[in-house]
Amino acid sequence: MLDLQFICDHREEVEQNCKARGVTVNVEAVVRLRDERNKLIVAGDELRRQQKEASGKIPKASAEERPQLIELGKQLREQISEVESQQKAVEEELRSEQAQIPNMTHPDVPVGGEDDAAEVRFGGKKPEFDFKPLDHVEIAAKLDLIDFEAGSRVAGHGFYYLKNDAVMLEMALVQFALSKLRSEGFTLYTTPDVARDSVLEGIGFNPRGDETQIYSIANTDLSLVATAEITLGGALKDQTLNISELPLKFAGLSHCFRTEAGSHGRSTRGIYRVHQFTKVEMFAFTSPDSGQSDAVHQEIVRIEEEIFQALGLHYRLIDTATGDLGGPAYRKYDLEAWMPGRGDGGSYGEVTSASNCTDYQARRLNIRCKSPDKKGTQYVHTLNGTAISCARAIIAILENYQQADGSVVVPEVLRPWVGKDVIAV
RNA sequence: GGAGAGGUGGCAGAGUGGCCGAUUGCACCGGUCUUGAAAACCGGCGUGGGGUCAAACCUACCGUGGGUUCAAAUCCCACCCUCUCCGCCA
Repeated sequence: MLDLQFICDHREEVEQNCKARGVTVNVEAVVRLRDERNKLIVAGDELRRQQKEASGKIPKASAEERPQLIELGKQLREQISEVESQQKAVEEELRSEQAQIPNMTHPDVPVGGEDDAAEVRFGGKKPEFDFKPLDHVEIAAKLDLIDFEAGSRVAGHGFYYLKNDAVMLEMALVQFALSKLRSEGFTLYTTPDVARDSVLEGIGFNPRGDETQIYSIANTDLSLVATAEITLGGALKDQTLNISELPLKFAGLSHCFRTEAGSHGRSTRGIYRVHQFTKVEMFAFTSPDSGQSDAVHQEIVRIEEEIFQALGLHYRLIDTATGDLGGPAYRKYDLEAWMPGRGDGGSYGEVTSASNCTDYQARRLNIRCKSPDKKGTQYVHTLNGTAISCARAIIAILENYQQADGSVVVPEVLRPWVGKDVIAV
Protein backbone atom coordinates (compact mmCIF):
# COMPACT_ATOMS: atom_id res chain seq x y z
CA MET A 1 0.00 0.00 0.00
CA LEU A 2 1.18 3.47 -0.82
CA ASP A 3 1.25 6.18 1.83
CA LEU A 4 -1.99 8.17 1.96
CA GLN A 5 -0.28 11.47 2.60
CA PHE A 6 2.11 10.81 -0.28
CA ILE A 7 -0.74 10.04 -2.67
CA CYS A 8 -2.55 13.25 -1.78
CA ASP A 9 0.60 15.38 -1.95
CA HIS A 10 1.88 13.88 -5.21
CA ARG A 11 -1.31 13.24 -7.07
CA GLU A 12 0.04 13.86 -10.56
CA GLU A 13 3.12 11.72 -10.08
CA VAL A 14 0.96 8.90 -8.76
CA GLU A 15 -1.42 9.17 -11.70
CA GLN A 16 1.45 9.18 -14.16
CA ASN A 17 2.98 6.15 -12.47
CA CYS A 18 -0.30 4.24 -12.70
CA LYS A 19 -0.52 5.09 -16.37
CA ALA A 20 3.01 3.81 -17.01
CA ARG A 21 2.05 0.58 -15.28
CA GLY A 22 -1.17 0.23 -17.22
CA VAL A 23 -3.30 0.34 -14.09
CA THR A 24 -6.48 2.38 -13.96
CA VAL A 25 -7.15 3.79 -10.53
CA ASN A 26 -9.12 6.65 -9.13
CA VAL A 27 -6.62 8.91 -7.42
CA GLU A 28 -9.16 11.71 -7.24
CA ALA A 29 -11.43 9.47 -5.16
CA VAL A 30 -8.61 8.80 -2.72
CA VAL A 31 -8.01 12.50 -2.20
CA ARG A 32 -11.73 13.21 -1.83
CA LEU A 33 -12.29 10.34 0.60
CA ARG A 34 -9.30 11.36 2.65
CA ASP A 35 -10.69 14.86 3.06
CA GLU A 36 -14.06 13.43 3.94
CA ARG A 37 -12.51 11.12 6.49
CA ASN A 38 -10.53 13.95 8.09
CA LYS A 39 -13.68 16.03 8.53
CA LEU A 40 -15.38 13.14 10.27
CA ILE A 41 -12.38 12.59 12.52
CA VAL A 42 -12.39 16.20 13.60
CA ALA A 43 -16.14 16.10 14.25
CA GLY A 44 -15.85 12.83 16.19
CA ASP A 45 -12.94 14.07 18.27
CA GLU A 46 -14.90 17.15 19.28
CA LEU A 47 -17.97 15.12 20.25
CA ARG A 48 -15.85 12.74 22.28
CA ARG A 49 -14.23 15.66 24.04
CA GLN A 50 -17.66 16.97 24.99
CA GLN A 51 -18.74 13.56 26.17
CA LYS A 52 -15.67 13.17 28.36
CA GLU A 53 -16.31 16.56 29.81
CA ALA A 54 -19.94 15.74 30.61
CA SER A 55 -19.34 12.33 32.11
CA GLY A 56 -16.38 13.68 34.09
CA LYS A 57 -18.76 16.05 35.89
CA ILE A 58 -21.22 13.35 36.90
CA PRO A 59 -19.47 11.92 39.99
CA LYS A 60 -19.30 15.39 41.54
CA ALA A 61 -22.62 16.67 40.25
CA SER A 62 -25.53 17.46 42.53
CA ALA A 63 -28.67 15.38 42.45
CA GLU A 64 -30.45 18.03 40.36
CA GLU A 65 -27.68 18.37 37.76
CA ARG A 66 -27.12 14.68 37.35
CA PRO A 67 -30.14 13.67 35.19
CA GLN A 68 -29.39 16.50 32.75
CA LEU A 69 -25.78 15.42 32.37
CA ILE A 70 -26.77 11.82 31.85
CA GLU A 71 -29.26 12.91 29.22
CA LEU A 72 -26.57 15.00 27.49
CA GLY A 73 -24.23 12.02 27.59
CA LYS A 74 -26.84 9.84 25.95
CA GLN A 75 -27.34 12.32 23.16
CA LEU A 76 -23.63 12.65 22.60
CA ARG A 77 -23.26 8.89 22.51
CA GLU A 78 -25.80 8.69 19.72
CA GLN A 79 -24.12 11.44 17.75
CA ILE A 80 -20.75 9.82 18.19
CA SER A 81 -21.92 6.46 17.02
CA GLU A 82 -23.50 8.12 13.97
CA VAL A 83 -20.23 9.88 13.08
CA GLU A 84 -18.27 6.70 13.73
CA SER A 85 -20.36 4.61 11.40
CA GLN A 86 -19.97 7.24 8.68
CA GLN A 87 -16.26 7.31 9.28
CA LYS A 88 -16.06 3.54 9.10
CA ALA A 89 -17.85 3.48 5.77
CA VAL A 90 -15.65 6.22 4.32
CA GLU A 91 -12.50 4.54 5.57
CA GLU A 92 -13.49 1.23 4.06
CA GLU A 93 -14.02 2.85 0.70
CA LEU A 94 -10.82 4.83 1.04
CA ARG A 95 -8.84 1.76 1.88
CA SER A 96 -10.12 -0.22 -1.04
CA GLU A 97 -9.33 2.63 -3.45
CA GLN A 98 -5.94 3.15 -1.86
CA ALA A 99 -5.10 -0.56 -2.00
CA GLN A 100 -5.48 -0.54 -5.78
CA ILE A 101 -2.74 2.02 -6.23
CA PRO A 102 0.53 0.29 -7.09
CA ASN A 103 3.92 1.18 -5.70
CA MET A 104 5.94 3.98 -7.24
CA THR A 105 8.59 2.93 -9.73
CA HIS A 106 12.36 3.18 -9.77
CA PRO A 107 13.30 5.91 -12.27
CA ASP A 108 15.53 3.59 -14.29
CA VAL A 109 12.82 0.99 -14.95
CA PRO A 110 11.97 0.74 -18.65
CA VAL A 111 8.45 1.84 -19.54
CA GLY A 112 6.21 -0.65 -21.31
CA GLY A 113 4.96 -4.22 -21.18
CA GLU A 114 6.44 -7.70 -21.11
CA ASP A 115 8.47 -7.20 -24.30
CA ASP A 116 9.97 -3.92 -23.17
CA ALA A 117 12.08 -5.38 -20.37
CA ALA A 118 15.70 -4.28 -20.57
CA GLU A 119 18.32 -6.99 -20.98
CA VAL A 120 20.85 -6.09 -18.32
CA ARG A 121 23.45 -8.77 -18.96
CA PHE A 122 24.06 -12.38 -19.81
CA GLY A 123 25.86 -15.03 -17.85
CA GLY A 124 27.13 -18.54 -18.40
CA LYS A 125 27.45 -20.27 -21.73
CA LYS A 126 24.80 -21.72 -24.00
CA PRO A 127 25.45 -25.44 -24.50
CA GLU A 128 26.11 -26.70 -28.01
CA PHE A 129 24.60 -29.97 -29.11
CA ASP A 130 25.58 -32.17 -32.00
CA PHE A 131 22.16 -33.77 -31.78
CA LYS A 132 18.65 -32.45 -31.46
CA PRO A 133 18.12 -31.65 -27.80
CA LEU A 134 15.01 -33.05 -26.15
CA ASP A 135 12.77 -31.17 -23.80
CA HIS A 136 12.64 -32.03 -20.11
CA VAL A 137 9.46 -34.08 -20.47
CA GLU A 138 11.12 -36.43 -22.94
CA ILE A 139 14.34 -36.61 -20.97
CA ALA A 140 12.47 -37.33 -17.75
CA ALA A 141 10.46 -40.05 -19.47
CA LYS A 142 13.58 -41.81 -20.70
CA LEU A 143 15.25 -41.66 -17.31
CA ASP A 144 12.07 -42.30 -15.30
CA LEU A 145 12.37 -39.07 -13.34
CA ILE A 146 8.84 -37.63 -13.26
CA ASP A 147 5.48 -39.40 -12.96
CA PHE A 148 2.82 -37.12 -14.41
CA GLU A 149 0.16 -39.84 -14.57
CA ALA A 150 0.32 -40.52 -10.85
CA GLY A 151 0.21 -36.77 -10.26
CA SER A 152 -3.04 -36.45 -12.19
CA ARG A 153 -4.59 -39.53 -10.66
CA VAL A 154 -3.90 -38.37 -7.16
CA ALA A 155 -4.21 -34.60 -7.32
CA GLY A 156 -5.16 -33.65 -10.86
CA HIS A 157 -3.56 -31.87 -13.76
CA GLY A 158 -0.60 -29.74 -12.79
CA PHE A 159 0.66 -32.07 -10.09
CA TYR A 160 3.51 -34.50 -10.53
CA TYR A 161 5.72 -36.91 -8.68
CA LEU A 162 9.46 -36.46 -8.83
CA LYS A 163 11.04 -39.86 -8.90
CA ASN A 164 14.43 -41.52 -8.54
CA ASP A 165 17.36 -39.17 -9.24
CA ALA A 166 15.04 -36.20 -9.76
CA VAL A 167 14.29 -36.42 -6.04
CA MET A 168 17.98 -36.31 -5.25
CA LEU A 169 18.38 -33.46 -7.70
CA GLU A 170 15.70 -31.44 -5.95
CA MET A 171 17.21 -32.11 -2.53
CA ALA A 172 20.64 -31.21 -3.90
CA LEU A 173 19.36 -27.90 -5.25
CA VAL A 174 17.81 -27.09 -1.89
CA GLN A 175 20.99 -28.00 -0.03
CA PHE A 176 23.14 -26.07 -2.44
CA ALA A 177 20.98 -22.95 -2.20
CA LEU A 178 20.71 -23.07 1.59
CA SER A 179 24.47 -23.55 1.99
CA LYS A 180 25.13 -20.63 -0.30
CA LEU A 181 22.69 -18.39 1.57
CA ARG A 182 24.05 -19.35 4.94
CA SER A 183 27.51 -18.34 3.77
CA GLU A 184 26.03 -15.02 2.60
CA GLY A 185 24.80 -14.27 6.10
CA PHE A 186 21.14 -15.20 5.68
CA THR A 187 19.22 -16.68 8.59
CA LEU A 188 17.80 -20.00 7.43
CA TYR A 189 14.20 -21.02 7.95
CA THR A 190 11.78 -23.67 6.94
CA THR A 191 8.40 -21.98 7.04
CA PRO A 192 4.76 -22.97 7.29
CA ASP A 193 3.16 -23.90 3.97
CA VAL A 194 -0.02 -22.13 5.06
CA ALA A 195 -0.63 -18.60 6.28
CA ARG A 196 -3.50 -16.43 7.41
CA ASP A 197 -5.30 -14.49 4.72
CA SER A 198 -4.32 -11.25 6.44
CA VAL A 199 -0.66 -12.13 5.92
CA LEU A 200 -1.22 -12.98 2.26
CA GLU A 201 -2.97 -9.64 1.83
CA GLY A 202 -0.15 -7.81 3.54
CA ILE A 203 2.34 -9.23 1.07
CA GLY A 204 0.04 -8.31 -1.80
CA PHE A 205 -1.96 -11.42 -2.65
CA ASN A 206 -5.74 -11.60 -2.83
CA PRO A 207 -6.53 -14.97 -1.30
CA ARG A 208 -10.27 -15.17 -1.99
CA GLY A 209 -10.98 -13.10 -5.08
CA ASP A 210 -12.37 -14.45 -8.35
CA GLU A 211 -9.02 -14.41 -10.09
CA THR A 212 -7.01 -15.66 -7.16
CA GLN A 213 -3.89 -17.71 -7.62
CA ILE A 214 -4.25 -18.98 -4.10
CA TYR A 215 -5.65 -22.20 -2.70
CA SER A 216 -7.59 -21.43 0.44
CA ILE A 217 -8.62 -23.85 3.13
CA ALA A 218 -12.37 -24.11 3.68
CA ASN A 219 -13.80 -22.94 7.01
CA THR A 220 -10.58 -21.27 8.08
CA ASP A 221 -8.79 -18.03 7.36
CA LEU A 222 -5.80 -19.98 6.10
CA SER A 223 -4.45 -20.38 2.60
CA LEU A 224 -1.65 -22.42 1.08
CA VAL A 225 1.31 -20.16 0.45
CA ALA A 226 2.32 -19.31 -3.10
CA THR A 227 5.86 -18.53 -1.99
CA ALA A 228 7.85 -18.31 1.23
CA GLU A 229 7.92 -14.57 0.59
CA ILE A 230 4.56 -14.65 2.36
CA THR A 231 5.76 -16.47 5.46
CA LEU A 232 9.15 -14.77 5.67
CA GLY A 233 7.70 -11.29 5.32
CA GLY A 234 4.79 -12.18 7.56
CA ALA A 235 7.18 -13.44 10.23
CA LEU A 236 7.76 -9.88 11.42
CA LYS A 237 4.21 -8.60 11.01
CA ASP A 238 3.38 -5.83 13.51
CA GLN A 239 6.96 -5.67 14.78
CA THR A 240 9.05 -2.59 15.40
CA LEU A 241 12.71 -3.23 14.69
CA ASN A 242 15.73 -1.31 15.78
CA ILE A 243 17.26 0.39 12.77
CA SER A 244 20.72 -0.72 13.86
CA GLU A 245 19.81 -4.40 13.35
CA LEU A 246 18.90 -3.80 9.71
CA PRO A 247 19.27 -5.15 7.13
CA LEU A 248 17.86 -8.51 8.20
CA LYS A 249 18.33 -11.25 5.63
CA PHE A 250 16.13 -14.33 5.81
CA ALA A 251 16.11 -17.42 3.62
CA GLY A 252 13.21 -19.83 3.68
CA LEU A 253 12.40 -23.21 2.23
CA SER A 254 8.76 -23.93 1.50
CA HIS A 255 6.40 -25.58 -0.86
CA CYS A 256 4.56 -23.19 -3.14
CA PHE A 257 1.00 -23.69 -4.28
CA ARG A 258 -0.61 -21.83 -7.16
CA THR A 259 -3.93 -22.43 -8.84
CA GLU A 260 -2.62 -20.87 -12.07
CA ALA A 261 -6.17 -19.85 -12.86
CA GLY A 262 -6.48 -18.57 -16.38
CA SER A 263 -3.08 -19.72 -17.56
CA HIS A 264 -4.06 -23.05 -19.07
CA GLY A 265 -2.47 -23.74 -22.40
CA ARG A 266 0.26 -21.23 -21.75
CA SER A 267 3.64 -22.93 -21.36
CA THR A 268 1.99 -25.74 -19.46
CA ARG A 269 4.07 -28.56 -20.83
CA GLY A 270 5.91 -30.57 -18.22
CA ILE A 271 6.79 -28.99 -14.91
CA TYR A 272 7.22 -25.42 -16.12
CA ARG A 273 3.89 -24.24 -14.73
CA VAL A 274 2.63 -26.46 -11.94
CA HIS A 275 0.35 -26.21 -8.95
CA GLN A 276 2.99 -27.18 -6.43
CA PHE A 277 6.75 -26.81 -6.29
CA THR A 278 9.57 -26.42 -3.82
CA LYS A 279 11.44 -23.17 -3.52
CA VAL A 280 14.19 -21.52 -1.51
CA GLU A 281 13.42 -17.84 -1.16
CA MET A 282 15.39 -14.85 0.07
CA PHE A 283 13.71 -12.05 1.97
CA ALA A 284 15.27 -8.89 3.36
CA PHE A 285 14.13 -6.12 5.65
CA THR A 286 16.16 -2.95 5.24
CA SER A 287 16.14 0.55 6.60
CA PRO A 288 13.82 2.89 4.76
CA ASP A 289 16.46 4.61 2.75
CA SER A 290 16.53 3.63 -0.87
CA GLY A 291 20.33 3.52 -0.75
CA GLN A 292 20.22 0.52 1.55
CA SER A 293 17.35 -1.26 -0.18
CA ASP A 294 18.90 -0.68 -3.62
CA ALA A 295 22.18 -2.11 -2.37
CA VAL A 296 20.50 -5.19 -0.94
CA HIS A 297 18.52 -5.55 -4.16
CA GLN A 298 21.78 -5.70 -6.11
CA GLU A 299 23.13 -8.18 -3.58
CA ILE A 300 20.12 -10.46 -4.05
CA VAL A 301 20.57 -10.33 -7.82
CA ARG A 302 24.28 -11.05 -7.44
CA ILE A 303 23.50 -14.14 -5.37
CA GLU A 304 20.94 -15.37 -7.89
CA GLU A 305 23.47 -14.97 -10.67
CA GLU A 306 26.18 -16.73 -8.69
CA ILE A 307 23.85 -19.66 -8.07
CA PHE A 308 23.14 -20.09 -11.77
CA GLN A 309 26.76 -19.53 -12.66
CA ALA A 310 27.73 -22.25 -10.20
CA LEU A 311 25.17 -24.54 -11.79
CA GLY A 312 26.82 -23.86 -15.13
CA LEU A 313 23.68 -22.52 -16.75
CA HIS A 314 23.37 -19.78 -19.32
CA TYR A 315 20.98 -17.00 -18.40
CA ARG A 316 20.00 -13.46 -19.06
CA LEU A 317 19.12 -10.87 -16.47
CA ILE A 318 16.25 -8.55 -17.29
CA ASP A 319 14.99 -5.36 -15.70
CA THR A 320 11.23 -5.83 -15.81
CA ALA A 321 9.25 -3.04 -17.51
CA THR A 322 6.68 -0.91 -15.71
CA GLY A 323 3.62 -2.78 -17.01
CA ASP A 324 4.90 -6.14 -15.79
CA LEU A 325 5.97 -5.22 -12.26
CA GLY A 326 2.97 -6.17 -10.15
CA GLY A 327 1.60 -3.86 -7.48
CA PRO A 328 4.13 -4.09 -4.64
CA ALA A 329 7.37 -3.94 -6.64
CA TYR A 330 9.34 -0.75 -7.05
CA ARG A 331 11.77 -2.57 -9.30
CA LYS A 332 12.07 -6.20 -10.34
CA TYR A 333 14.86 -8.17 -11.97
CA ASP A 334 14.21 -11.59 -13.45
CA LEU A 335 16.77 -14.24 -14.23
CA GLU A 336 15.82 -16.26 -17.29
CA ALA A 337 17.71 -19.47 -17.83
CA TRP A 338 18.33 -20.91 -21.22
CA MET A 339 16.15 -23.97 -21.79
CA PRO A 340 17.26 -25.75 -24.96
CA GLY A 341 14.16 -27.94 -25.20
CA ARG A 342 11.71 -25.13 -24.73
CA GLY A 343 9.72 -23.86 -27.69
CA ASP A 344 11.26 -24.24 -31.10
CA GLY A 345 15.04 -24.39 -30.78
CA GLY A 346 15.17 -23.36 -27.15
CA SER A 347 14.25 -20.21 -25.33
CA TYR A 348 14.73 -18.37 -22.08
CA GLY A 349 12.44 -19.30 -19.20
CA GLU A 350 12.01 -17.34 -16.01
CA VAL A 351 13.75 -19.04 -13.09
CA THR A 352 14.08 -16.31 -10.49
CA SER A 353 12.81 -12.86 -9.73
CA ALA A 354 14.10 -10.25 -7.32
CA SER A 355 11.93 -7.36 -6.20
CA ASN A 356 12.46 -4.29 -4.13
CA CYS A 357 9.07 -3.45 -2.66
CA THR A 358 10.31 -0.43 -0.69
CA ASP A 359 7.78 0.28 2.08
CA TYR A 360 4.74 -0.94 0.14
CA GLN A 361 4.44 -4.32 1.87
CA ALA A 362 5.74 -3.05 5.21
CA ARG A 363 2.93 -0.52 5.44
CA ARG A 364 0.23 -3.17 5.18
CA LEU A 365 2.12 -5.66 7.34
CA ASN A 366 2.89 -2.89 9.83
CA ILE A 367 6.62 -3.60 10.04
CA ARG A 368 8.43 -0.55 11.28
CA CYS A 369 11.81 0.50 12.55
CA LYS A 370 12.96 2.99 15.08
CA SER A 371 16.10 5.06 15.05
CA PRO A 372 17.44 6.56 18.27
CA ASP A 373 17.77 10.07 16.86
CA LYS A 374 14.28 10.25 15.34
CA LYS A 375 10.93 10.52 17.01
CA GLY A 376 8.31 8.01 15.94
CA THR A 377 8.86 5.13 13.59
CA GLN A 378 9.24 4.50 9.88
CA TYR A 379 8.22 1.59 7.72
CA VAL A 380 11.06 -0.68 6.68
CA HIS A 381 11.79 -1.63 3.11
CA THR A 382 11.26 -5.24 2.07
CA LEU A 383 12.84 -7.21 -0.73
CA ASN A 384 12.45 -10.72 -1.98
CA GLY A 385 14.20 -12.93 -4.46
CA THR A 386 14.27 -16.53 -5.58
CA ALA A 387 17.34 -18.53 -4.70
CA ILE A 388 16.16 -21.75 -6.32
CA SER A 389 12.77 -22.64 -7.64
CA CYS A 390 13.17 -26.37 -7.96
CA ALA A 391 10.83 -27.34 -10.78
CA ARG A 392 12.21 -24.80 -13.21
CA ALA A 393 15.80 -25.31 -12.14
CA ILE A 394 15.35 -29.01 -12.82
CA ILE A 395 14.05 -28.22 -16.29
CA ALA A 396 17.12 -26.10 -16.99
CA ILE A 397 19.51 -28.75 -15.69
CA LEU A 398 17.95 -31.65 -17.55
CA GLU A 399 17.79 -29.78 -20.83
CA ASN A 400 21.23 -28.16 -20.66
CA TYR A 401 23.13 -31.16 -19.37
CA GLN A 402 21.59 -33.81 -21.62
CA GLN A 403 23.91 -36.08 -23.60
CA ALA A 404 23.53 -37.73 -26.97
CA ASP A 405 22.99 -41.09 -25.26
CA GLY A 406 20.03 -39.77 -23.29
CA SER A 407 21.86 -39.43 -20.00
CA VAL A 408 22.16 -36.21 -18.02
CA VAL A 409 25.39 -34.99 -16.45
CA VAL A 410 24.94 -33.71 -12.89
CA PRO A 411 26.30 -30.18 -12.38
CA GLU A 412 29.48 -30.46 -10.39
CA VAL A 413 28.30 -28.45 -7.39
CA LEU A 414 25.34 -30.79 -6.90
CA ARG A 415 27.24 -34.07 -7.08
CA PRO A 416 27.95 -34.37 -3.36
CA TRP A 417 24.21 -34.44 -2.70
CA VAL A 418 23.02 -36.31 -5.78
CA GLY A 419 25.65 -38.93 -5.13
CA LYS A 420 26.55 -39.48 -8.79
CA ASP A 421 28.08 -37.71 -11.75
CA VAL A 422 25.64 -38.79 -14.41
CA ILE A 423 21.99 -39.70 -14.39
CA ALA A 424 21.59 -42.59 -16.79
CA VAL A 425 19.15 -45.38 -17.45
C1' G B 1 -9.71 -32.91 21.54
C1' G B 2 -10.54 -32.14 27.36
C1' A B 3 -9.32 -29.15 31.97
C1' G B 4 -7.09 -24.84 33.94
C1' A B 5 -4.24 -20.10 33.83
C1' G B 6 -3.17 -15.90 31.22
C1' G B 7 -2.54 -11.75 27.12
C1' U B 8 -1.36 -4.14 30.04
C1' G B 9 4.11 0.58 27.24
C1' G B 10 11.30 -2.10 24.93
C1' C B 11 11.06 -5.92 29.12
C1' A B 12 9.12 -7.23 33.99
C1' G B 13 4.78 -6.28 36.53
C1' A B 14 0.43 -3.31 39.44
C1' G B 15 -4.32 -1.93 38.46
C1' U B 16 -11.69 -5.19 38.89
C1' G B 17 -16.51 0.91 36.60
C1' G B 18 -15.19 7.71 37.02
C1' C B 19 -9.23 10.64 40.44
C1' C B 20 -6.08 5.54 34.66
C1' G B 21 -2.79 6.53 28.82
C1' A B 22 -2.27 3.92 33.13
C1' U B 23 1.66 2.79 39.91
C1' U B 24 6.44 0.72 40.27
C1' G B 25 11.08 -1.68 38.83
C1' C B 26 14.61 -2.63 34.89
C1' A B 27 16.49 -0.86 30.37
C1' C B 28 17.37 3.69 27.64
C1' C B 29 18.55 9.25 27.10
C1' G B 30 20.12 14.02 29.53
C1' G B 31 22.12 16.33 34.03
C1' U B 32 24.60 16.69 39.14
C1' C B 33 28.70 14.38 41.68
C1' U B 34 33.75 12.05 39.99
C1' U B 35 40.54 12.53 37.30
C1' G B 36 37.39 8.76 34.58
C1' A B 37 33.80 4.98 35.46
C1' A B 38 30.34 2.71 38.80
C1' A B 39 26.96 3.93 42.66
C1' A B 40 23.67 7.69 44.39
C1' C B 41 20.48 11.68 43.28
C1' C B 42 17.49 14.93 39.73
C1' G B 43 14.87 15.15 35.10
C1' G B 44 13.15 12.85 30.56
C1' C B 45 11.38 8.52 28.06
C1' G B 46 5.01 4.69 24.05
C1' U B 47 2.44 4.44 19.16
C1' G B 48 -1.16 6.17 15.61
C1' G B 49 -4.76 9.99 13.85
C1' G B 50 -6.28 15.19 13.69
C1' G B 51 -4.34 20.06 14.18
C1' U B 52 -0.13 23.90 13.71
C1' C B 53 4.94 27.31 9.85
C1' A B 54 6.38 25.01 14.38
C1' A B 55 4.31 24.36 19.05
C1' A B 56 0.26 24.37 22.21
C1' C B 57 -3.78 21.43 21.98
C1' C B 58 -7.61 17.52 20.83
C1' U B 59 -8.40 12.31 20.13
C1' A B 60 -7.63 7.01 19.91
C1' C B 61 -4.98 2.75 21.58
C1' C B 62 -4.39 -2.17 27.94
C1' G B 63 -4.70 -9.44 22.35
C1' U B 64 -8.89 -8.63 18.22
C1' G B 65 -14.03 -7.57 17.20
C1' G B 66 -18.83 -6.64 19.16
C1' G B 67 -22.08 -5.29 23.47
C1' U B 68 -23.76 -2.95 28.37
C1' U B 69 -23.14 2.19 30.60
C1' C B 70 -23.57 9.20 31.07
C1' A B 71 -18.57 6.78 31.75
C1' A B 72 -14.87 0.38 30.35
C1' A B 73 -7.93 -1.88 30.93
C1' U B 74 -11.84 -3.08 34.59
C1' C B 75 -18.56 -5.91 33.40
C1' C B 76 -20.86 -9.29 29.23
C1' C B 77 -20.33 -12.13 24.39
C1' A B 78 -17.44 -14.09 20.34
C1' C B 79 -12.80 -14.94 18.23
C1' C B 80 -7.27 -15.13 18.12
C1' C B 81 -2.87 -16.23 20.67
C1' U B 82 0.42 -18.05 24.78
C1' C B 83 1.46 -21.28 28.94
C1' U B 84 0.50 -25.79 32.24
C1' C B 85 -1.69 -30.60 32.76
C1' C B 86 -4.39 -34.83 30.40
C1' G B 87 -5.67 -37.56 25.89
C1' C B 88 -4.30 -38.66 20.78
C1' C B 89 -0.44 -38.72 17.21
C1' A B 90 4.44 -38.31 12.96
